[in-house]
Amino acid sequence: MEKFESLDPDKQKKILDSALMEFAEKGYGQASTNRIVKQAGIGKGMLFYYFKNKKDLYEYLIEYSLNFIIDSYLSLVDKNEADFIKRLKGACQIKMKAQMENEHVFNFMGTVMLTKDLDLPPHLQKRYEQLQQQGYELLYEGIDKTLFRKDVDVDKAFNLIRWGVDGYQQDLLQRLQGKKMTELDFDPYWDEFYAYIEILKKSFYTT
Amino acid sequence: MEKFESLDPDKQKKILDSALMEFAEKGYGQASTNRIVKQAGIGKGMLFYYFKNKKDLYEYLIEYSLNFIIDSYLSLVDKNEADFIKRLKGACQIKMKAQMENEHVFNFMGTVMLTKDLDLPPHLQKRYEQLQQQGYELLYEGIDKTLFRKDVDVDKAFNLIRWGVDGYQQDLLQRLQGKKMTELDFDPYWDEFYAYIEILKKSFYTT
DNA sequence: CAACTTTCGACCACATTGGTCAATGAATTT
DNA sequence: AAATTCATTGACCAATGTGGTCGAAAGTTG
Repeated sequence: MEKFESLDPDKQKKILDSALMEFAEKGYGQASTNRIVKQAGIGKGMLFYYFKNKKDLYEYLIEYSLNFIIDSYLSLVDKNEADFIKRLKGACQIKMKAQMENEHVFNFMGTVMLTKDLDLPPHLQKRYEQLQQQGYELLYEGIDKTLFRKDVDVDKAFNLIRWGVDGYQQDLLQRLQGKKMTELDFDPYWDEFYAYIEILKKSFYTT
Repeated sequence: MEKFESLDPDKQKKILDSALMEFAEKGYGQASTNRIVKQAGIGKGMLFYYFKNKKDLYEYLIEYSLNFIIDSYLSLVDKNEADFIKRLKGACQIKMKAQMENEHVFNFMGTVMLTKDLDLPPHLQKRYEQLQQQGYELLYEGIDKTLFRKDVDVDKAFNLIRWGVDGYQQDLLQRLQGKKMTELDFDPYWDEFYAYIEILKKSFYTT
């Protein structure tokens, strides 16, 4: 492991990316170390020189991803912002920035969360639950409910706003499929996004 | 193929379900005929007695699913209903009924649509595009746009409503994970759903 | 009985799996 | 320069799994 971490960062990144992608799209069981090394452009031996086996690599990736997501996303969201929509908006910006910096981590964590085809060692399990906890707080802690219209159930409005934001993200991802994230001007998409945000405000907040 | 279709319907269903599930969660390439026959409770030989090979089976499933989805869902939606929300509500009811009748078809078609790891023979390709076309019309054809608030972009409102409905469905599916679809009272969930619908109406329609 | 249809699972050649290791080249130390 | 350590490779391994076949048994029909 120290072996791996004292490696040329570019090579590290290439290996991490390759492994993250493989595990993300095949899950732990069906992921192939052969494909990982091929994609990473290293010999088979090196992978098992850096990590003692497949599971070790997988757990390293989880720890790495947890750290990244918490440090570059969750912990940066302003939880003193009591306006739900504003907080969500801020969170999206931060998340997007993090995603540009490290494209595959979120995909990987996504499939880890919903396939869980391997039980984690306790210390990772703990950090993983921490992440879920932080994700929950991000959405529900310290929100000013008086901003919402009086004539709709606040929790339902919550969800509709959430689903709206998620839906847009999902839709955008689909439309941008294949495009290179770099060399791409996001401004028009941000504008579009803000337009949706305004509609949500207009629809679910008191006027 | 005629062999398969002149089979005891219960056995047919068991084989279809098994295959639909396997392909749905592994995709064409990673799906295993061994697992399919085991899950279906038949000998290996039978699968290749009914279908000449894996691809043949896969294409049969696609045709079967296309037929089912069109006949028991898309073609039943009332496209004369000009009220977007009402139409969507009706569509959900019909879809749910269809889904109860044939749990795995929609999952299967879902992964087929977004993985497309095999190109279809022309006649299936054509029917497949037909399906997409009908899905599109279901949402966008003959909608009365005057029902929407004047101060929001109609297309964006469209999408937000769609994402809301999809979001609820997704959320419900998660909450009901593991529960047996049969022996389950859906009424409270329908009520909840209608409550969301009412909120959407209140938020995006003219008052 | 014979003729025919279903059904099975052992079996095939082949591909892929996670993981090893002897060999080799590159640095570094002596 | 020699010796030692480190980094790197890919051929190789046993094990497992692949799609697909086939001979034989079991059922069915006449």
